[in-house]
Amino acid sequence: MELLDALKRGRWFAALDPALAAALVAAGRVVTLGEGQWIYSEGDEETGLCLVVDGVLRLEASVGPDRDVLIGLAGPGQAIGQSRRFGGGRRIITARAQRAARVLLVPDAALPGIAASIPGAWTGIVSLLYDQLDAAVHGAALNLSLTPRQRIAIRLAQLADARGEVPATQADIAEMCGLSRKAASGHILALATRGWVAPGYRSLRVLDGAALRGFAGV
Amino acid sequence: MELLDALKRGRWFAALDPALAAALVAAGRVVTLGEGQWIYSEGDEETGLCLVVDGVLRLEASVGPDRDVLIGLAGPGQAIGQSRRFGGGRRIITARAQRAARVLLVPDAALPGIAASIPGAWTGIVSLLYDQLDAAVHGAALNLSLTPRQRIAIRLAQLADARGEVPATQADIAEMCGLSRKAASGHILALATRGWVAPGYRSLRVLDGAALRGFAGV
DNA sequence: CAACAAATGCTACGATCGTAGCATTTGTCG
DNA sequence: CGACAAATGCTACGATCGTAGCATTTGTTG
Repeated sequence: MELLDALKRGRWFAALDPALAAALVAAGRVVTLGEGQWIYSEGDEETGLCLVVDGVLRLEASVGPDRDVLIGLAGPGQAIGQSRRFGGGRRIITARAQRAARVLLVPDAALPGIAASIPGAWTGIVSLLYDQLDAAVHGAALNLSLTPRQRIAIRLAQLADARGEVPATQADIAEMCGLSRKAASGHILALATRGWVAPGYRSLRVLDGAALRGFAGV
Repeated sequence: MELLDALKRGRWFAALDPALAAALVAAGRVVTLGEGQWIYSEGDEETGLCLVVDGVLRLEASVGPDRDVLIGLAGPGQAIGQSRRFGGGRRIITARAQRAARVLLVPDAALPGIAASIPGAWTGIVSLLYDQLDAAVHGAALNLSLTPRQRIAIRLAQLADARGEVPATQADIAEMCGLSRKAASGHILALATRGWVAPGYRSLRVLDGAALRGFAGV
């Protein structure tokens, strides 16, 4: 199926037990999102797994009662867990479409049923959470220890897709790195003069991801 | 048991199914750590759940091949998952004793066995991971969006124990907030002049946690 | 009591950031 | 083609940070 191929672009999904992968696809439904649309509309308490089939999602965390911060982007194949069923409390992240996107939503309610029929299903779920925890902790550590320019460099390397395109504006990049748009723009131009990135209007191409990571001292 | 009472100081453990809590205690072993000692000695591949009974642990994330960053502290009752069994790859965080500590270590290998006999065990494990993911994401978002002084304020409020004592030096606090020790020290003194904290040699007492959170805009 | 290590307070300098605002370019929609 | 919105580039200023180093205080150890 075309859906499976799209999802297998993600590391986690590709490494999953095929039976579990099929069960998730069978239990989920594909939703098409317009630009700016939230995954779960307001007041919708439904939560669960979300797998990006196509497009890009903005992942935002709430800071205070009326403020959100962009903390990352999710492209095709990436999975995000949004469950509150076990956690209780506020939603960890909210996701909305950066541009038109299709996602596969698997409600939490389907998970116990899947786990009952497929041994090792919980291991797969836990593995996803570990991946996300690792990414969050490591990203936080990078933000704490790197200089602003290094943060920009490593972020661009992370955000680039297979073709090197970064699906974010400079304002988005600035927000993810905790800088003003002006400061971020300056650093991007500095990286461009070294030939590592090629900025343009509504486009930013990473030419040398290894150099960016090296500059950040990984 | 005295052990159970100590562990129940943590939100996650206290909310756990008593049967699961008992099983975890039965499957784990209590280890006493001297100051500075790693939880798992070098080269030790064993991983699992770690529950702090007494003392304080330093939680560090690796940034690059030979650099670690302090990202948080764990006090009595707090649980941390260190599993690599499902995640594969580098360890998410490394933990060492900030001062003499006792911890309960539950090896990952014991988890499937516990899950087989106690329904809902996986839900408890997943719930812990969600708590940790939430803390990591939210903390990262705070670091991205707050000013340095606000970061210091919210960190102090988070780190304070029941008596208001913050078990960290100013150098530790600076590292957790991504500042130099000098800058962090200045902000702490500024917060002290408002009467919200009382710094001393090797001690820092939070006098008004609500004011600190309010200053940070939560 | 004396020596030592650890933690805190402080100085000067250069570099960088944030705010606030505006001009320019680019793409889109009528 | 023209109007509009979005994104990028840029200016000036004040405020803050980081580096590097040293002095002082505190607690511990001999």
